[in-house]
Amino acid sequence: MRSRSVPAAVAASPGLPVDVVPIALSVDLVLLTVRDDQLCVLLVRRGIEPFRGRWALPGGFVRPQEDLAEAAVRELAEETGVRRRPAHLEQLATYGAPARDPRGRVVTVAFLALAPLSQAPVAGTDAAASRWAPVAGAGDPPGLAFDHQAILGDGLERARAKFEYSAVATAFCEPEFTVAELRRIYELVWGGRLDPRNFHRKVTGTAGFLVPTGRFTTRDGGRPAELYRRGDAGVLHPAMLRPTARPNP
Amino acid sequence: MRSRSVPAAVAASPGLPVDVVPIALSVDLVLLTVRDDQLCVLLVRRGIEPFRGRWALPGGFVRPQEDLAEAAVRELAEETGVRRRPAHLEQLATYGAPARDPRGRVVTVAFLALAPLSQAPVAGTDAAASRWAPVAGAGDPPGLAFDHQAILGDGLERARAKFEYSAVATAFCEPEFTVAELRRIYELVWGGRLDPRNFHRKVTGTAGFLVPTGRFTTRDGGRPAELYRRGDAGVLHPAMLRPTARPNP
DNA sequence: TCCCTTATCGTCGACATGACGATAAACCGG
DNA sequence: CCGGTTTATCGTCATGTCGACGATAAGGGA
Repeated sequence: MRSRSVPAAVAASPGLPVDVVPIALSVDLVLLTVRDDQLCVLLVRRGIEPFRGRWALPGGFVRPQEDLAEAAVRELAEETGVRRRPAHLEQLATYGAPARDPRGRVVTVAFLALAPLSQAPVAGTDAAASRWAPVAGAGDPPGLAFDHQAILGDGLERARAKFEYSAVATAFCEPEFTVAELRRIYELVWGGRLDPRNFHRKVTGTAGFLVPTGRFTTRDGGRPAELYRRGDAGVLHPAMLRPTARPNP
Repeated sequence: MRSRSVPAAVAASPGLPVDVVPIALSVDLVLLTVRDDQLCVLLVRRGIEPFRGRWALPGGFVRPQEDLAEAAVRELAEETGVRRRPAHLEQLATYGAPARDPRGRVVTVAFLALAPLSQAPVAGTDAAASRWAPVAGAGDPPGLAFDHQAILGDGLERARAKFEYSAVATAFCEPEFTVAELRRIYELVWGGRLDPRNFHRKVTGTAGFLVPTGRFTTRDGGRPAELYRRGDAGVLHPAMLRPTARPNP
């Protein structure tokens, strides 16, 4: 049952059993940012078959001596000109359905990245084009290439869930930001409104979430708001639950 | 920068660019169960180099037409005789450090599985040996093969975290179980004691967590305890936080 | 029967939360 | 200069959950 006459020439490596079938491994990125008061995802237009001309998540094949996260950052730079490491980068999941790529067996490791727009201005070099697409309606009529629509959905759900119990939302913010700006991020990611007073109480009352700078700004109009920086808190105790996630009443 | 003289003979597939370097892809399992009042992980002893004789997580290479979860279940059956699909199976993470396998580039997709002992009795057929190792001190002096110690650690942390906001703990239980048995599971996974009265209030008060059967048992001694089945609740609202996860005081 | 063990129910105070009122401090148009 | 608008921030209050722990129920064993 084990050996199934795979030519030794395609064995992945001399040290491995000859019946090990090599697989192409790629990385794909769900890079999110906030732009024009909308949650946006970075897409690239495919310049080659398959799915030529369709929009897809940025990504590419892993090189022989490259770690996975490293490959993700490199592809991001190559395809979009985004050079700086995103403020937040984490592995999302690995997608390996046998038929997900018509060219052959390609398994992809998806990453979720969050960055403020200023860190990711977008200037593609490799792909035919790249753009920020509002996540509502990303890849609308034809859908994204491959299974990227599903990957995007999983990435969004991961981001929404992580907003509840962690402080990653600050990854979307500039170094200094107001409570209202952070609240707007939450509202865009979760969809819906949050009470400004309760939100303010929560984020300023959670140790390590925000660090006050003592300086103020009026860039949002109205009374001057204090500027904060990210704190060092990774997780929130207790969590901030999204209003929609209330199955009881 | 792109093509780096990789022989076309090793291209992963005819349809892919010739500079795509094929990689060996494996799956590994962190299969947990509760046995003799201990949280245990299934380990197999390696029969071949590298790490011959060392304990490792069960796993193996992905076949050409096989989905990832499918490969995980198959390897579990082949290596340990565990035929039934575990009560809970989820993707954990993918590990791809370039030097994690001395034989060459092998990337592994790790899965986390939970099962009651009755579903996974262990009777190895392929590996030299397999056993249930208490997670406290699994692979003690030499450590596990490859980076499996780190994978096990990540799996345990994932399980601990998931116990807080989901009902997966019932995956360790027989079809019918008492509140005390479920509480013991939590105590073993989290390490530490839980108040029986508060735990009872929490799990019986959370809609969809437990379904009472109306029948009772005295197998734990003392006053008869009601038997329950798993409910259909996937997530818990609000979460049940582990006592140690309290950074405030 | 007394005691021991475990199950289950209740009570109480601390605390987080949602709803929402009130005040503060900038801006703008007149 | 002044009132109106906008946004920020602080408070209040009812509700719900949680941790600590007392009390009672219902078996088994000596």
